Amino acid sequence: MGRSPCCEKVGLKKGPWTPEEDQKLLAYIDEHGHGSWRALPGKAGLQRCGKSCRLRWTNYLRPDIKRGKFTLQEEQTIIQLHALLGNRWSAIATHLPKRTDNEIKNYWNTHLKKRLAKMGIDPVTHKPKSDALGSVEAQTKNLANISHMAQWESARLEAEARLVRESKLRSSSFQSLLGSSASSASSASALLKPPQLGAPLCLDILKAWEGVWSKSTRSGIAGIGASGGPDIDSPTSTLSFSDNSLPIPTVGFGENPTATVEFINGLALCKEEEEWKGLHKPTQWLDGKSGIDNSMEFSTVGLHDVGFVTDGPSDFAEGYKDLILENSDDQNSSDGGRDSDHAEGDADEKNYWNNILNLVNSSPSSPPLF
DNA sequence: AAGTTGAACAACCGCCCGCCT
DNA sequence: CAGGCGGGCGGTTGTTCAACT
Repeated sequence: MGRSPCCEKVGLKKGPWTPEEDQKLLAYIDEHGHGSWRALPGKAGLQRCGKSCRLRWTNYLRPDIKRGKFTLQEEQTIIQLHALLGNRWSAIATHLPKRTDNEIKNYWNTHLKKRLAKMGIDPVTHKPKSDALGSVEAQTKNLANISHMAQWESARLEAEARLVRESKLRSSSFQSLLGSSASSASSASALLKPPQLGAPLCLDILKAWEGVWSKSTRSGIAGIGASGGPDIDSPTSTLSFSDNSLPIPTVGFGENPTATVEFINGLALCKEEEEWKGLHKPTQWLDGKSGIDNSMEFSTVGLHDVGFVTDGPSDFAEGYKDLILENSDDQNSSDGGRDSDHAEGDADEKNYWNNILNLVNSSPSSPPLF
């Protein structure tokens, strides 16, 4: 249908924001909430389009943004999630509290992507560039398994992201509502802070997963239903890779009601079944200590059902690690005479990747191969 | 010191989707 | 149901600055 531009482009300022503009935007939002972004620039006295204001706010000025260097843990999370989700930065961002999708995207493009490439790993597929998986049969099997895994993870993370988005939406509309009637700036500014969704709302899925994994490996995967958590049929047991209509599993969110996940032509669609009522409580989806969410076990069991981790979780990741290290060795040897600084750098890099791959190792989700 | 190159980051652009009328 | 609007998302470009020649 072709839409009109979000604002009249003529006469509007572009480019870097000045401190004065930031101040105006901050002051306005602090007092009134953002309300309609399109109307905001006029009301706030800014010669910018609403979209620009929104981006400036969400990517830079928002009070709940953490800036500065990414920690090792954050990097690990990004790499793992990117392997699962691809370039879905907003979904990835939901797992990195206080980081914006834009920041993560930039960090990926300028740092992580290059580093992976340097290590001989395709940053798009997370596959070693010289595919060392071996036989066609093995590759086909892995592809099928991974594709299934991807669907599961995609669905789960999508559902999480959706809930986070929704909670943000609710908080902001609540703000707007109050912004119009609030008499004091302080009360409005208190409302500006998003509801404390627990630390963080969607919790660290990777840690949780790790917890589930170690627990299930300790007690024996086959005994999950019998010994530990609820006995759930694995959705994957009925999985057919030639069929697009996959079983409809349920994704639980702690105290929250469930979201239904449908797979349609390989895309995961999530439907909430009930309103989310736990917005103001610290809510955890998965907690390695207090309980294991069913969907987690779904995933874990599912992976075994399709034979992905039948030989234990470490085999593939070991191979992956070896491959990377080998690759790195190759680079060393092919480089000829490299000085000791480089050697030290390589050692650091190996440690770095060991860290990441060890983490990968402990998670059934990890083989990042699609 | 001046020019060049490349890394890092901020911001923009175009497309898409959901909601509303 | 179609069209318009607000907003989100991912890709890309622009800007700045430090390192290098």
